[in-house]
Amino acid sequence: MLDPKYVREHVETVEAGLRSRGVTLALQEFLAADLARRRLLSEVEQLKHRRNTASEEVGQRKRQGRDAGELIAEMRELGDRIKKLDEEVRGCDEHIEAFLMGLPNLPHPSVPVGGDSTANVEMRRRGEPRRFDFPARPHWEIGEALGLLDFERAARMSQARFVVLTGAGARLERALINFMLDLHTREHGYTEVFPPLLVNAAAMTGTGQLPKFAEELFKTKDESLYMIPTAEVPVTNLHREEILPPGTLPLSYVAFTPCFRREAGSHGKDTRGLIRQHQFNKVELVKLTQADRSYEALEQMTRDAEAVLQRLGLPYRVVVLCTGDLGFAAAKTYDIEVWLPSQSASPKESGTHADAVGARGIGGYREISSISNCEAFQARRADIRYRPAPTAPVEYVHTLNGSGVAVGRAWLAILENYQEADGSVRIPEALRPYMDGQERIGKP
RNA sequence: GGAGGGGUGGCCGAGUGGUUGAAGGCGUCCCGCUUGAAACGGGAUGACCGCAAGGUCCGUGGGUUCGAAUCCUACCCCCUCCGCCA
Repeated sequence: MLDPKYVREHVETVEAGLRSRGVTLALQEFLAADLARRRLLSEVEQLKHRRNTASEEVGQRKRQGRDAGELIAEMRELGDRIKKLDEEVRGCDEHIEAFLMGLPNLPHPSVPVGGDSTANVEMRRRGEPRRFDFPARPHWEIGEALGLLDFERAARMSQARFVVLTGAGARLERALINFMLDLHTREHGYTEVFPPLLVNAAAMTGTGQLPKFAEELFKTKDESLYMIPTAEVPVTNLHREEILPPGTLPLSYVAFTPCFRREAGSHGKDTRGLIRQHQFNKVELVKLTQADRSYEALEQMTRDAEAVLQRLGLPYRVVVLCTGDLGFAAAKTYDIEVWLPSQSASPKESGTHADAVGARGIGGYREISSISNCEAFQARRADIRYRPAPTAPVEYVHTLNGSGVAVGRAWLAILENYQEADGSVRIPEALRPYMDGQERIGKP
């Protein structure tokens, strides 16, 4: 949520910021409701003041055995008036709140302006895309041939966009999870968390999934709990409604969880393979920082996520998302995109990676991690504050989250990048300790 | 699932329908004493809205009342015992 006071005082800036994100709306509605609310409030507060002093007077008279009937009669009328005004104020509050809850965050000034992903700006590339001297195959072909994954059986017991991993495939998944958790906890200073996978509506509202994006979530029928679409939700909400004492920040958490997404509106997109599933594993990074430290934390978190790909020897690039491509809660986002030989250059992404050419298909970069600074947007919704110094007034924390990284996409990136002409897959050095030293996955 | 108990400030904990935003304690901060520290003494110490005056907040919502932390009601959450269970 945006700061109502800031919105009131910077209407033009806010409208411009929203416009750059593709949200065109006038704040007229908000300003009117806000003004009405403040008028009503000052009126009702005056009445309440009178009621308070009169109540005191009644008490005094009664104690002295004097009559208070007249005053009481007068107050009865006042009480009705107050009740009515209170209701009107509440109406305004709800209106204002509903309006603000539907607004996305404002982009940071450093974010490039643009309408869609073609305006994203590449920051850097690491690693050379491999040149294959044989026809490189997509991961679903490699995986099925090696008996690592099974979409058919998954669909039979579940639905499309689910998968069963078996044997070395399941093990590779587990190895990746452990590798990432160990890296972030041992070397990057994150505290490991294993949170609930079902959360209530308040938590979803805190991070911004609700009220606007309910159609993306799986929801339980009888309890009103939602399955998390990312660990960002429970982990960011870890400190909801808290005031963190001085010296607590920054807090850095890493969580491995499954994630569940309806993928409504993605029909026909990425239908083959592991890229887009209803259920997938992710290692998520979350930081809570002081308000003046969040942008250095964003850079650090991006480096922490990049380290995963570097250790795995996967080529990638980092892009900064333009205003039009930002997520709802984010003020600034870096995407890390891994190079996949199976990806064809979609029109949206062309121009920046067409030079990465494999033996078959052109190959392309595909998102494997997204790292965002939400500033105080989520903290305001989830009411997460801190005290900068023992006697200082409280402030909202800044929240950041980023994948460190998406496990399923790392899994398929390894299959595609480490495939051999004979159909086997080499295991990156960094993962071998997690695979009992196994160097290669071959035909069983 | 059955029976009972309870939700008050950063924490513990009092609270008769009328100076209780809330005693007392702990913690924290400032001052004094001290070479320093501890101990001790004094003072301060919630959040939200508001320029301020002032208003709001005792799990949440509704109700009774001139007036509710205190009475009624619905809901949520926590705890204990029994049953069941990974």
